[in-house]
Amino acid sequence: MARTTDGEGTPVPQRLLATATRLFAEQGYDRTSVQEIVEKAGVTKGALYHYFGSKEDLLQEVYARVLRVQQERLDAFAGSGEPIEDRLRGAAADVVVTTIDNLDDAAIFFRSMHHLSPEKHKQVRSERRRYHERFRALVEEGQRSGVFSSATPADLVVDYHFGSVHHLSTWYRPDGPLTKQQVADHLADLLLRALRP
Amino acid sequence: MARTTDGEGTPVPQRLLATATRLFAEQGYDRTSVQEIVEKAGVTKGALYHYFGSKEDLLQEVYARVLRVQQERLDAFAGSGEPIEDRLRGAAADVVVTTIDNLDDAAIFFRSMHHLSPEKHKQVRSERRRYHERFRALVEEGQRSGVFSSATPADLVVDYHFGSVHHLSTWYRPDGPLTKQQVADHLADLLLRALRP
Amino acid sequence: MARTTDGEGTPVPQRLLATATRLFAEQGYDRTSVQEIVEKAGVTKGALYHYFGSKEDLLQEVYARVLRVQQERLDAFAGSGEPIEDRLRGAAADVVVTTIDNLDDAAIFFRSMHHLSPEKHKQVRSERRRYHERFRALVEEGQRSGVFSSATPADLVVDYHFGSVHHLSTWYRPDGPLTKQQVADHLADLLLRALRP
Amino acid sequence: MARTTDGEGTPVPQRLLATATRLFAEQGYDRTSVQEIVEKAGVTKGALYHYFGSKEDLLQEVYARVLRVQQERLDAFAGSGEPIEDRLRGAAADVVVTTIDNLDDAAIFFRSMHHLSPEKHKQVRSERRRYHERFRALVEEGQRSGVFSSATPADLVVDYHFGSVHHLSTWYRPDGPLTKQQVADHLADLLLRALRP
DNA sequence: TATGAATGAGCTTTCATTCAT
DNA sequence: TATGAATGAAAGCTCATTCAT
Repeated sequence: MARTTDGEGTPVPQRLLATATRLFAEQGYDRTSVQEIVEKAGVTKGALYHYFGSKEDLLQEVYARVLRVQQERLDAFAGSGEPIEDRLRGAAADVVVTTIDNLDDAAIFFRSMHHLSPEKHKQVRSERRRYHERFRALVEEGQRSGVFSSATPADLVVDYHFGSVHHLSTWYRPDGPLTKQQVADHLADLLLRALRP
Repeated sequence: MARTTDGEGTPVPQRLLATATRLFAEQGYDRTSVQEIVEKAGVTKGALYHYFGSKEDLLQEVYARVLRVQQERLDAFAGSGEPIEDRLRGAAADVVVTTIDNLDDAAIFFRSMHHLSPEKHKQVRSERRRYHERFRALVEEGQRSGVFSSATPADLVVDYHFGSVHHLSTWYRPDGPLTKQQVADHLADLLLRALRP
Repeated sequence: MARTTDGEGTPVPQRLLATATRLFAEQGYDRTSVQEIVEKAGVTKGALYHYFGSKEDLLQEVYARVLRVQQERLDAFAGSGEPIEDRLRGAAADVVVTTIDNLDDAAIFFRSMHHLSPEKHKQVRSERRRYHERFRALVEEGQRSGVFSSATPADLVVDYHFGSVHHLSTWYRPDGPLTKQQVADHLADLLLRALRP
Repeated sequence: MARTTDGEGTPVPQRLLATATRLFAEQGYDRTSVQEIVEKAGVTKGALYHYFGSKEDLLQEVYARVLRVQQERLDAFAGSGEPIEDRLRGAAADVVVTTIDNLDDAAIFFRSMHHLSPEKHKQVRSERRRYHERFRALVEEGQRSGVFSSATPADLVVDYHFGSVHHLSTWYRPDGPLTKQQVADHLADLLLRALRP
């Protein structure tokens, strides 16, 4: 009996995660009650606590998903055999597109990280740092080979770019004048232009 | 006897505002209880509600202060008679220094805005937009006169830069390798380099 | 094991309602704290809010119960085939007995109605008006058929009687010289005597 | 310098009492805050506490005023040399008119009495009883002389009438179909008719 | 696998009153 | 006479979590 009525086709855990993600993004983690999540997901509190140990676990799942996807995509771009300029441009644009595709995740990511318990917080930050370092490695590679200017420390360059990515959830609107691909190309272009020797 | 006995000489409202700012930045607005604020400020709850109508009013005061300062500083830079390149560079670096000088305010600004009631939220966003537009006008002026490249819409350029400013509270540490002035110069430089024709 | 361990065998919601009714009658709605209700009922605040949406909901429940009972009893008397004089006397005496049987409810009814939110207040008043109109119809029937004097508008007659019913909770004491049935007979008698042509 | 601007001509204590009376009647004693009273009266809290020892004192003043007036008026009617029938009818009608003239006082009187401290409550009740007894004496005088029926104990008769007086604030509207004098005559008439032998 | 009653600590806010000036 | 800052207790309500079934 494969049901599709009322979103009940999706398994309970996924449904909970999707609902929680949306609500966390819309209202913030603290403003979203467990009661609200289960009501909107059409299940009961007992069910939620059957699948997730706590409200915080839901939040961490969101992070885990985001981190996994971003790491994989960056690895793909960084590992291609193309010239460094193309690899950096590709990665820089891709993280914009992916972020726009998951604006909710992004909003949560940058706004609610401090709601995690210290240990989980530390773990997420360390994974995030790994991602950041791999990105920085691309910049440094270009600087060493003289393709990029070395006027600015690579660290700062990366933070400059990720600042703008972080900022997307604040201003990007799907019905705005630019498609996500256009935004991505523009932002990647700004990065590359700033790095011209 | 010009000072009250308990702890500080600073007047109660200021003391409350300073304490609240620090706590909001450290723990987030929702995670900070009124009880905690008054305890750390060394007053009672009644005193807080004597001066501020609600917890939210404290948050709004933080915003009002930040917006006022930033608007004034930008006006000073934009209105100087210098060449457009210098005016934009000056303003871009100054907002970085000012932000670092008030990292707590900045952290609150970008993380807690959505905790304001809809009407106050709207008001802050509209003041913020005015600031953004004045900044954009500088970029457009340079683009029109050919000093800056027109490859990227001015809007996007401004969001790119403010993304990095916004991001500062995430990574900047006073005891890091770079002084705030060095960071400011680097970030302004990245902006100007990206705008080279 | 058909009973819970703590104190009473009665289900929690009923226990809460009974306790609240008694306290509201004794001290008034505003003077009765939720804390006091749950303590006297032997449950926790969380339990109360599990069953009732708010303190006001408890009050409305009291009203709903009273209105239902009174309406039913009046219908029974009004619908009997007896002469109008007997029907009015029966109803007039019965409302006195019922009121004395539930003096707490009555005290709350007339003293705390204005504590309800406007919409609930309106709803209770409209149900109350229906009851009042059915009673008035009895008086009018007797006036039309000449059994009762028409010197006084039926409306006023009804208010005159219900004023005394309302007043019962102020002076009636179970250990006083008159039984509730005697009081009821006397008050009904006064009404009928006043209506003699 | 006799001011009349802005209601400031009236002395502060009177202004406070009038404002408090209105607010107590409209919202109930507990729902009316001292802050609200002083704001609406155009003075400060310090001023209120200069003239009145506490919020409760304001309430007691309302009672004192009502009791004094009613007692005086009843004495006047009872002491006239007229036939008992006319004296009772006069007093019964007069209490209705006076009550309608001060509906706010009446509403407070019957609704907020239990907000007084036990000792003040007791004092008010005892004064109220004196009033009640003087009224009852009129009924008994008529019963002894055979002008009124003795079918109903005089006590009950008095409660019957005062129940309707008490009830006035619930239903009487100045813009209704009957003038206060008409209502008073009708209610006195009902009482006298019920007492016909 | 799921329910939902119940907990208990914590939240923001209100308020009558006091007191130095 | 009057001010208004400050107090401190108590109010109504929310919520993540547990647990017997």
